[in-house]
Amino acid sequence: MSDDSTTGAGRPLTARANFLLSQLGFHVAQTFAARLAPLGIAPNHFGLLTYLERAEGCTQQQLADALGIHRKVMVGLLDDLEQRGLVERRRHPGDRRAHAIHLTDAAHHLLPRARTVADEHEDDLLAALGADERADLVAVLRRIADHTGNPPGVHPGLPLAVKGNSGAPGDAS
Amino acid sequence: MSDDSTTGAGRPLTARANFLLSQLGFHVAQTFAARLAPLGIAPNHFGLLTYLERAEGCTQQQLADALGIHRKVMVGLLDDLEQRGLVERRRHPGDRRAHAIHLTDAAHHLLPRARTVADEHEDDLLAALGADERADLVAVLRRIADHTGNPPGVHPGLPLAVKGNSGAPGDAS
DNA sequence: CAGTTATTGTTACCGTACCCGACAATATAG
DNA sequence: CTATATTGTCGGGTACGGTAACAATAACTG
Repeated sequence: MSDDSTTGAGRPLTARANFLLSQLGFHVAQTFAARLAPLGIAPNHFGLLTYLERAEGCTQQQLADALGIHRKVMVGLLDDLEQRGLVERRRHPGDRRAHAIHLTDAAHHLLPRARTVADEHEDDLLAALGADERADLVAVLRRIADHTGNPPGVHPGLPLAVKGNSGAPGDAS
Repeated sequence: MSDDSTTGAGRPLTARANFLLSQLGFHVAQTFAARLAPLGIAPNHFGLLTYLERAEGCTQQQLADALGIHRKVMVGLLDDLEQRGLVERRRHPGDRRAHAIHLTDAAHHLLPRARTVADEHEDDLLAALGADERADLVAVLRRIADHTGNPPGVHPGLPLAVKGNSGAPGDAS
């Protein structure tokens, strides 16, 4: 089975790490977005809020630079979060043209819940693996990600907004 | 750095398997599409051609069903491949309403090159890993993918067409 | 055999998301 | 004071995904 040039077909595509990674990555992003939807945020919002926890008061440009996205996208993300009452655009003390982004109390209350959702999602995703295998997988994935040369922060290209959600999701419960 | 509940920030997002998988999956799909672009096809085209190698002559509905996508998407994919002279829509011997999809000689010549590109891409992606680690990673990923319940075939949601490529790419170099 | 239903492939439409450049407001340099 | 750069924002053009509808043909029913 090492050589199948006669059949012409190579590996069945489920034995390729690149295919598996792409497929799993898509699935993971989709399911995580679905799980995060009841909280009213998308994965990229979660990443932004998580980063803001340690960089409160910085400007939008700094945020966009840190997360590796364009400032234009940051405008849209902050618009969403501001509309949901999770961040505030205050006046920057040093630069009157820049905004100082701050988390609201609602964000501080929401973030632990979002982290719980992420933990549950990860736990469900890796249900077939033992604790040692999970740690090894994370280590290997991090090595691969580190080898790509990309910054370790939030990755670009995460629209992944759940559709069919016209109104405000019922967070009244 | 194991516990920082005082700061409120959980794991730095690069220690979560779900985040790493999503980030890596996106990166892998992007780089693979970029590598495949000089051949004039996208990753989903490659998957379709690969499946067609073993299912030549079947209908579009069977293809769409096997790859887990809608028939409409299959129309567009086959349009692309037919325009590039890689597949042919012949008359189905049994059903006059269905088409029998066949690979052309150009496709048979292109597929080994595409497989080489995939091999090189995978090899470059896993450059930081040894042979044993690669096999373990593939096995673990396959277990996770198998646990999701999705069909093992081609995964949905792969637009990933390289932009800015209006004309035929110059592979003369 | 006539009629009805289901299936195949295709087209058109619409809403959405992304990418591009351009613009007002402000800070900094000369 | 003037000129240039930076920050944040806005609009247009383009491509993609998904839904509904349609002609052509097969399968089923009486």
